[in-house]
Amino acid sequence: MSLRHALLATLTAQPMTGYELVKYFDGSVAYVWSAPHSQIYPELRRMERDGLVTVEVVPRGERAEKRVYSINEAGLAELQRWEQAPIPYQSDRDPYRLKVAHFEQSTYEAARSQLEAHLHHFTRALREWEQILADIDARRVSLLRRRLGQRPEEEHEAIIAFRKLAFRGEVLKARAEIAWAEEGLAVLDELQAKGVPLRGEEFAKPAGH
Amino acid sequence: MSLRHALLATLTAQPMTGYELVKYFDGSVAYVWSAPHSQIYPELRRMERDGLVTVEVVPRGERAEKRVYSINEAGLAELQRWEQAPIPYQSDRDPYRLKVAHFEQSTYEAARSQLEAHLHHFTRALREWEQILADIDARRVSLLRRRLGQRPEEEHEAIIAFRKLAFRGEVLKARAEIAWAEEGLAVLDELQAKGVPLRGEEFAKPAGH
DNA sequence: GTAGTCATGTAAGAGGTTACATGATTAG
DNA sequence: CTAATCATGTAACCTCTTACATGACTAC
Repeated sequence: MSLRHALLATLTAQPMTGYELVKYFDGSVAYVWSAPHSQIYPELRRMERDGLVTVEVVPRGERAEKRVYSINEAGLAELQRWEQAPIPYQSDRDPYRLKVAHFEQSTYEAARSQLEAHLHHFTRALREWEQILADIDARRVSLLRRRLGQRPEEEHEAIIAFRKLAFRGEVLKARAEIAWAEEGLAVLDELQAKGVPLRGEEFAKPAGH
Repeated sequence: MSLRHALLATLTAQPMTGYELVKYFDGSVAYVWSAPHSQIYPELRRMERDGLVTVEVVPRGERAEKRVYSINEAGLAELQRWEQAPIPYQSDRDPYRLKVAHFEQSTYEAARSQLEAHLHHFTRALREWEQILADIDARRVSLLRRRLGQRPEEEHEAIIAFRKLAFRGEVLKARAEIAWAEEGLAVLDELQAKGVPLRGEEFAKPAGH
């Protein structure tokens, strides 16, 4: 139930509409958690039903309305309960590892292409996470500024430190994935230089001789 | 549809029953992919229906039977097609990052406890992955030996190299997570030494003053 | 007027978790 | 005889993805 807690945590900064929350969770640079609007709107309704958020229906123009959600005491208690409960570890599935483990069924070209995409993805991600770290340091993140404005000065250092720590984790992970992809490309180069055949090459050229 | 391809890839080593596949995918040390038997049995039936595997029903004792699955040509073609198709990247959700990002809602004790669990989990995982790497090098993995026995000598080097590369990725990832958890624990120590308050402390002791 | 943004939903389906359920075989 | 292992399923539920759907407001 992490989506619920991601929403609650975001609402501690300020009351927001579903639409505003969607923008935070839907963006290409999703902040720590991502979700499409088809997940967010129903979840907000369920949170309302469960008494974790309070809704204010605000008119917008002549005919339209919007629903502004605020976290309430029960919601804050639930967020803190979740924060203090241990999250159990279970094996996660990584389709990239699975694919690489059986690259002998692929071709050098396709294998290289996948690893290059991996490299590209995490290189880009690394730049983004590092930019976010810099933005946090410079207090350029508007939601963070609003959150700080709500809390006493003495808590600010912790809020900043934990937000940075989370992105720092993504930075370390991105660097590990980059190093891995580079190792993988080196492995491919070496095998190909030795002339080691891959089984996928046959399939790749069904019209070949 | 990675489960399907994980099953197909495993079956390239040798024909197996659902039960044997369950053991490979259900173990605490799941090899690159994991799945419970409730997922594996129905998927094998679907793969049979789709003509990717061939089944031999073998009697077992007097009354019982078992179903031995073999990958066939269509299955191998599908595996190779999947291997050569790019897997798109999408943002993944990490509940540990989310939790850490909002540690100010927790307590020093609970926060430390989560990071220690993180450290413990990935330290253990690291040992396991390194053990597997050593086992592969020493050809102590029975399924791998059988797989090699099926393929010409010239392909062996690639099969070994890719299997190791996959686990090497897990090793690098585990090291990154360990480094992150250690950084996190250091952050907690520093904040606590400075007396920075966390908001969860109030909630943690509702009977307190 | 019209394009872009604001705003909020529903529905089908895939994939995964947990629990329920059953029964034969084998080793002690 | 009894416990462990072999063997194979189903069902309910949750999460997430993708697609379908609608309409008001605002700036040009």
